[in-house]
Amino acid sequence: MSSRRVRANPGEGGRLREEVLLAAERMLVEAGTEDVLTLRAVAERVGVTTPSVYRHFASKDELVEAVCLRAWDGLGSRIREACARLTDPFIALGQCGRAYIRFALDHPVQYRVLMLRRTESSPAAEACFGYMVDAVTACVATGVLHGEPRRLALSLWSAMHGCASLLINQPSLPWPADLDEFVNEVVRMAGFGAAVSTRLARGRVPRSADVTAGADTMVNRMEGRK
Amino acid sequence: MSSRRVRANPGEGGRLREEVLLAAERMLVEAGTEDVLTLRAVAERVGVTTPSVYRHFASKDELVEAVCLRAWDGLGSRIREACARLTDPFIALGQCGRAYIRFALDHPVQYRVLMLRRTESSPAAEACFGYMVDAVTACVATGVLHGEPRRLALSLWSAMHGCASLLINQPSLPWPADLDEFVNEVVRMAGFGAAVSTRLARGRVPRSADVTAGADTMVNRMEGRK
DNA sequence: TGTACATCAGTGAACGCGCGTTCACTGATGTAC
DNA sequence: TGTACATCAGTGAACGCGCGTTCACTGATGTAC
Repeated sequence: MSSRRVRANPGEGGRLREEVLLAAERMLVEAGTEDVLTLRAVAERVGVTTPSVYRHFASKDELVEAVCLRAWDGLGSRIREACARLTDPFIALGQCGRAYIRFALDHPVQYRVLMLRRTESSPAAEACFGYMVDAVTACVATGVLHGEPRRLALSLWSAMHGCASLLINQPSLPWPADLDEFVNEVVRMAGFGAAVSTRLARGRVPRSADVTAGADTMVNRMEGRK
Repeated sequence: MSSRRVRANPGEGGRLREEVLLAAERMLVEAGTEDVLTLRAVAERVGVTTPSVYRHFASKDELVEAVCLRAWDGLGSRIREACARLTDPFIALGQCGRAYIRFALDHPVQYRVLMLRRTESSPAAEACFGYMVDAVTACVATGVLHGEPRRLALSLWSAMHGCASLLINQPSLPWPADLDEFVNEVVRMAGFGAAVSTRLARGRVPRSADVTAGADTMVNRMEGRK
């Protein structure tokens, strides 16, 4: 097609690698599914023959993983931005959760490929987990949450991940129109739930009446109504 | 291989259908991945030629979906059993969540195929959602939760689904040894979180100190310590 | 300044595989007369 | 009771496809002399 492609000089072979990653990423976003990522299609999009890709990626899987992992570059800075100038760790935890879900929704295909397939060891998941642990650790330090941060992080992360996963894969569910507010609700649910349940004796599940009274009291207190 | 197979008489063609489903289900469970499900492999396992499968399933996709949907037959009765003789809707909600996650962990491949792929319309997801809505509706009726049940169900379900999803697909994460107790924690987190956050003014996120004081009060109250 | 050479990014053609799917068929069975 | 026939569960062989991958190659470039 566009035979305008100029061959890279010796030493700058990395250029094609970059072009391949970029093309594959665009294809992913346009198609909304990873099924379009065949070596042939990617190579054609770049304007190069199929075997050329092998000079830069050992296999198709390596290419796909590299493409999807690119999105993760943005996660860390997003979370950092969301929490910048926040001194309250509980509020920061909430912002972290929101940023996480929005990140997933902004990169649905990459999120599906890296987080919703079985992997024995996933750098993407480890990165996500790490951010969660950091945010939780700060909350444990100030006493708003109790317990082992890693364990807590897995609980809280479950809520964020589940929300993102359902939104991405089950669009036919009756999702609220005000998605932002819904995401907020999920994040708040997880945060308050963690605050309460980590203070509760192990395995204890109070009756409805006690939960009702307790929650009323907690909300009154939090909203300053005594 | 085993040429003992007796051909079904006219009228009882449904027998092979059943055998195919059973064989495919076993292969799924044994392999732990849906990749082993090829028409050839399934047919061979049953002791039949490949085209025979087409007499009972229009396509491979239809077969796979039918196989995985079989697991869902058990979900409803599991949840019903878990909540039997429970009059307290909040406790029942928790039991429902537990049963849900355990169901997912007992059928990891089926759960992955039906819940962790993108689908425009998924009977499996609708069933899960329905159970959640029922459990939540009862809680709203007694006032332990406030708000629109479907919306609430999506939040709570996110936590359960995320927990199941991470456990199934990311086994390399540092999961607690006492998985049962961890699942309990996730369920309690979601439940208490929902009780609290549905009472809170929209968008409100209190500061750490208020959350700490509020949660302490709520737990004291719930545990009867006044 | 000119020439031989090494480098290496990218090519062209093909391999081989396993897959889903199709199609004309076979042959055991129950049934109608 | 015996025979012709319709039914239909399952067969055998093959098609065609698109895929990931391999391999010997080409030819423009920068460099050494």
